[in-house]
Amino acid sequence: MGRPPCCDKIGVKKGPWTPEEDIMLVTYIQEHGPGNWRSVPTNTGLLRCSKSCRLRWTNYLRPGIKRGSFTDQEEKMIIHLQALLGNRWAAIASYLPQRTDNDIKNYWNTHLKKKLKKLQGQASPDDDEHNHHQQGFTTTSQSIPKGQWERKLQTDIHMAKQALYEALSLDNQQSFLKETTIALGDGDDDCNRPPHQESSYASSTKNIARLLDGWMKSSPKTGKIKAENAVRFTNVSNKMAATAGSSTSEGGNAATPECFDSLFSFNSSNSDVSQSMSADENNVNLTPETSAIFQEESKPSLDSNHNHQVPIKLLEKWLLDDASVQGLQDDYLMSMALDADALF
DNA sequence: AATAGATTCAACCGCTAGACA
DNA sequence: TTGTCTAGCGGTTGAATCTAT
Repeated sequence: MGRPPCCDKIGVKKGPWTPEEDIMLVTYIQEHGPGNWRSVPTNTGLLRCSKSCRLRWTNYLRPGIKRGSFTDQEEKMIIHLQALLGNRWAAIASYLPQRTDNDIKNYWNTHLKKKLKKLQGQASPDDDEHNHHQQGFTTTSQSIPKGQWERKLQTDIHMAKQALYEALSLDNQQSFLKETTIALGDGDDDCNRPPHQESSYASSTKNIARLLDGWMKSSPKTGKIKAENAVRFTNVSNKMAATAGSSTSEGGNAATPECFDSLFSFNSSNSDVSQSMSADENNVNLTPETSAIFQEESKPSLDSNHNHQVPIKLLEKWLLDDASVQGLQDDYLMSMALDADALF
């Protein structure tokens, strides 16, 4: 039996998204909000399957996505969370609010595996995860007698806790806070960052801007249409920028990167990303649906009051017992906008 | 400057869980 | 209870880009 793949239909486009498509999708979502992806292709006229639209939105266009280099802290978090949770990238991503699971997965596969390999010596890349688990935490080998299995499991749990604790008790808390502040747009912009942080916050608009930039240059043929779309997109972007905050007021030029920068950029005055996108305070032109997007949809853990609770609860059981005894870094957790109440 | 090999990452595929009729 | 549909997840792929020679 089995359902046919959603993208098997003839005429469904695959491959990289064009700026035009991005604009269509963003425009549609701005007006209608995400969700009901099935209807998106028909309503937008996009020759993409619903799945592709959803992925494009969640992995690339969605507001609040942090792109570029991972910080040391993020790296640590990923390593330890991977050890703790395994390849549950979505779960891991919920602890790194501005990263997508896809990004984390890619980063793990391309950077961290190698790094761990280096650190661990001669293990082959394919064995890295296994080794990582084995070295970091004892594994439940089949050879372990049943009686010992539970003790081993307890050891694993303990070590997992330890690992998380280590990950959380950052040796450089300040730098994390600093980076967090930067990442959240504390009046700084990309230009002022060290090279390795060069794209801390390449917002989705930046991505689109980048695409558009090349796009406008590359094919003059369709310039008129492109320009129209760009203008249309700019209108949308201005709306959304207004929603995002007031720090991006200079964006007035249609189809300029600066303008697009403002689309999803985050207001420096708000330490919480989701706040800056919140419809409550800043909403000017958004539809109710769209307002809801940025509060709820953009990414589960963007909302410190609600969305951290779920992942935190996953760890709650692990940590609850002796976190307080160990003096788990409440401050750090707070700084991550984790809901302390959910923890303790 | 040209080429090959390595790396990166956006996008796709297939599977599963949950909602719903 | 069963079947269908959708959203979401993790694994994989391959084009684009980078780096070394």
